[in-house]
Amino acid sequence: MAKSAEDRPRFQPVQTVRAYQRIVEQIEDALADGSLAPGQRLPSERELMAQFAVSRSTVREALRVLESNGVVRSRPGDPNGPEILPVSQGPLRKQMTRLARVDELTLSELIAFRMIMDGAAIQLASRLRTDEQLVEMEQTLVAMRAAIDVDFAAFSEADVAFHEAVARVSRNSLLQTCNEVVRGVVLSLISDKIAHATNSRALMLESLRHHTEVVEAIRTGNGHAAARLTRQNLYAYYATYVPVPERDPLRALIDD
Amino acid sequence: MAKSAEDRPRFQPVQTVRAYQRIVEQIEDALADGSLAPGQRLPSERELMAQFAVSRSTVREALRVLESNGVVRSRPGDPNGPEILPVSQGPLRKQMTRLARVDELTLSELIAFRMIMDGAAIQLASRLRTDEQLVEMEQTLVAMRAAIDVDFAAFSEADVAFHEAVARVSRNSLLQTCNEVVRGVVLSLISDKIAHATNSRALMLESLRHHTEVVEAIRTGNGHAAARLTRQNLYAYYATYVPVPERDPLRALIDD
DNA sequence: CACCCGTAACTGGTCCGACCAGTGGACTAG
DNA sequence: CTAGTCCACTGGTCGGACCAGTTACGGGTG
Repeated sequence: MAKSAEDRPRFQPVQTVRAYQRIVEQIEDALADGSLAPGQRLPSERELMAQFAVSRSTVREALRVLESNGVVRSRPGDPNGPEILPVSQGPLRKQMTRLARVDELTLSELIAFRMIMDGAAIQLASRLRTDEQLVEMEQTLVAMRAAIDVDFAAFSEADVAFHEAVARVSRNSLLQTCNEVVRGVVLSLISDKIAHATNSRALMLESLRHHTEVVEAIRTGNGHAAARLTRQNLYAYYATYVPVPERDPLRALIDD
Repeated sequence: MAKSAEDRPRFQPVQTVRAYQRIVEQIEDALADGSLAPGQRLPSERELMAQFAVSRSTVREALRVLESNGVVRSRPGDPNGPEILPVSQGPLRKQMTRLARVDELTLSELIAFRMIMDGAAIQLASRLRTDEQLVEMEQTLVAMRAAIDVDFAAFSEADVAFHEAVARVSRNSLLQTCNEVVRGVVLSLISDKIAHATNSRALMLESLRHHTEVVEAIRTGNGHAAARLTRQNLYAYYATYVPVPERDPLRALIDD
């Protein structure tokens, strides 16, 4: 029985669907229902244009869309045709980066976001880590210590390695991706300022000390303390670059 | 002075950059540095092909990529040319949905992410809220109560309104956007299951009770308690849909 | 028989020129 | 000053063409 609301037809606004769009849809549908799987190949452009009964330009526009969405990859000269790629977080990261870069975000918002994400990742890690993974994290601390004597870039790299290890332990790739994106954006905004800091060595030592405390908290399984330490660390590290009136939200994340 | 590591040039692996790709980059860069802003128009395809010194096919492929990324929109016949769109969470959501469909993102990860983000938003809100905003939030609770007697869709809508109010108070649009996207993806994954639940009224009442507790914690300014209540609420609401072995990370977020 | 190598078929990247339906602003008639 | 008409121009699609590069095949070599 049709419900009364469906008795009179509700007309949908007509939207012009362009030819290349329908090609994209067909290929994505085939991918969704499994009749097309990563690793398989698409027919060549000239054959697709025959199958879809459109010109090559139209086929190409569809392929460009699919390619920019990380669905396929075309290589010139490959007789096997375009390749269906396994789904990856790459495009998601691209979109997120665009959002973080263009959407008029304050440095304060970005850093608050990092404090939240990193804190949560640490908290998860302190509960889920194996002994083996704890050793891994401790080793990244050793690498950080060594990098201090090289230069700031090396230290920054070692720091990234630490956070990546944590993210891996936290078993949440979404957390990891968001964190990496935001860290990248924040760094691009203030890396020059940090690199030119006269007391960069002191900053690095301080940062290392904080990281060591965090790992200690992870060892004892005190997730809450580890998360708080992480947020405090980030605040201490970045707060100077945030205008004073915008620091309130950041402080709201550390005094609890 | 060049550092020793830079004495011998480090060659980068050469990657063929296709013409349409460089057009995309130029336009995205212009968008990133502000020389191109949403609402503005791009020159017509024929003029772009003159400016970039490429053929129209190449210009079009670039425009298709930008269009599929939600950056521009072309309408046939529009003498003003393609329109620069404001950044939207649509493409981000599309990518996330794609990942969730193939289990690259598990439901457990998504829900953990929601617990983290929502908890943090509540914590921020409890510190930053004005009395006026507190009243707003209390009013959304009234709306939720009323919606219970309508149906689940109405309740879900009222719930969204509550979370949006909280996000506004937390003054972090990145937090807000990420949360909205993930909420949408989660809902699209399990909304059918929830709608068919026999005890949906009980679920809604329980959810309302939890929300009321959270608002109470916000009123008293107890950010930590409010955040914990929020995470517990989400866990209670969603855990049944998460396979048992994947619940560990979720529990790690609530027992502290 | 196994292996190496040159070649030819075919691929994707790009360009050109063309046609069409539709839009929107300018221009004209009232 | 308004309302209606018209046309320049837009994007969507098509067909054909050329090029550089990859790959698989087959023939020559050990």
